[in-house]
Amino acid sequence: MTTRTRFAPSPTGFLHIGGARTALFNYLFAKHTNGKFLLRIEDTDLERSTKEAVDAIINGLAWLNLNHDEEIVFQMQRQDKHIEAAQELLKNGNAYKCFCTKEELYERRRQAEAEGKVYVYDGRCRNITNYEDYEGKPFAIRLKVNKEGSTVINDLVKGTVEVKNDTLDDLIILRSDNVPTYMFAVVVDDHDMEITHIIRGDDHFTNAFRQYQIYKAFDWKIPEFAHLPLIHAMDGSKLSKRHGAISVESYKALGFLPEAICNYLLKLGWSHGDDEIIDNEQAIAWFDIANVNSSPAKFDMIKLTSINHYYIQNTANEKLLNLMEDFIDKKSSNLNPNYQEYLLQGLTSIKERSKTMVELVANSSFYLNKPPFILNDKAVEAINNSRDILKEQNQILIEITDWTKNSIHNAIKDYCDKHELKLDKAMEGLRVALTGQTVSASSNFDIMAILGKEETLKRITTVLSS
RNA sequence: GACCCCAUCGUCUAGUGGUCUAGGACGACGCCCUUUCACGGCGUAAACACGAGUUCGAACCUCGUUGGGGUCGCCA
Repeated sequence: MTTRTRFAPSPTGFLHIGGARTALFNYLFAKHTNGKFLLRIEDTDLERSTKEAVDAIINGLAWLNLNHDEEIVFQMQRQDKHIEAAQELLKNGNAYKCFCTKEELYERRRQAEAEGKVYVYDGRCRNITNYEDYEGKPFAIRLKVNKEGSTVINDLVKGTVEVKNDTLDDLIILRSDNVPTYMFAVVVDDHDMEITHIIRGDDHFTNAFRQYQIYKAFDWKIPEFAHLPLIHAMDGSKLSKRHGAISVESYKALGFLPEAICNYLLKLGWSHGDDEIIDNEQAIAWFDIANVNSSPAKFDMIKLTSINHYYIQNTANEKLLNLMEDFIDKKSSNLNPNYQEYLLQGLTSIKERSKTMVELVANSSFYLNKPPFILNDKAVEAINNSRDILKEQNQILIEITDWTKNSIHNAIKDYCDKHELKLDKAMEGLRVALTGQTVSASSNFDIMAILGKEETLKRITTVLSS
């Protein structure tokens, strides 16, 4: 039997980092077992579901390279199936019509709360026999849960867990407007989609017991369950907007690479010995639910950043340049027309010290922009301190015919020796002339070689005339 | 509150009864490299929540305590 997993988000917001990890694990497990990874959009919450959210989820998954197999299933398009299934349970006696209104239920719950109790539906509509009295009244359909005994779930990550059936209530499976509830649609759809492994967040764990009851009511085969521990914020609380970036999209904007995010997310709750860097291919080969940790983990941006740094350093310049284009302001009048040519070479050293794409772009500013650069106070001071040196260096550079990193280096070194100048002193002004900054992300000899003689001299004279 | 889950350095984790005076990574700190900032290299500090029990032996098994988390909707 081929395995089939699914990622089933509700389109009520962006794809968040927790969802991304759930999708990742589903994807990895499916690929590892040579199975299929499906996507289902759970849009039965008519009020909160939006088209934008659907797009955000699809785009987010595509960006992360978690490509699904088969057609996307939209839950609302399967409404007829759900209604049919609910009717079936009504017929076989495992469900019943409930005429309690939303308002009545709300009131009862509120009252119970006021008394410090928790309201669970008391099953009062279970035993209605005089249906003619309710003719024409709207009703929801509830599952008739067997209160005897207990339900045992053998979760692939949590192990065997037993819950007494009397703690389960008669949940609604079909609302009075004929829209299925999440709890019901999930089971019907997972069954129809022939899902073999349900891998999802731990927040759904208690649902598993109720869904188990639905499977039983149909006498359907129960799939395997694997509930992933939740991701918490650094303060231990649930990851939420107040902790800053949470959507996959925001991580993209922050300059993280999808490979780095997947690698980090994979390591958060799953491990393969001491291995830290695990690419997609390796992850597929190694992934195993048995190695999923059962304890929740905290989301650590610093560690993500460090992994991102690794991936940036190990990405080819051509590809990096391509990715950078999204972060570059193409309309800027300062954009240097030669920036691509410079970057193809210059990125080699810049990427070593850039942990995010945003940093990479910032550190590349002197390749991206044309002089004159805007100088800060320190830079102005450095120029003023070394005007004379800069003039002399300009002369020396003019005379270099063989414009390479080494020849430039040698020429400057000779100059230093002759004037008994320390190299750092000699480079102070030059660095500002070349980059506009007092610290630069690359060796200045490298920069001059990449910029070429003409551009180098132009930058020196530009700063000299300021 | 009820039900359920979880517990190794600050963080992610290795560890499945002896190989653990507990290993790796990130972060921190120090040193080296270096024209600065970085990168890189080397090194240091840093943990089995607590209490019982089982056992010749417990980070690993059991129970309890404490702490954290999840769920209790005609939301998903």
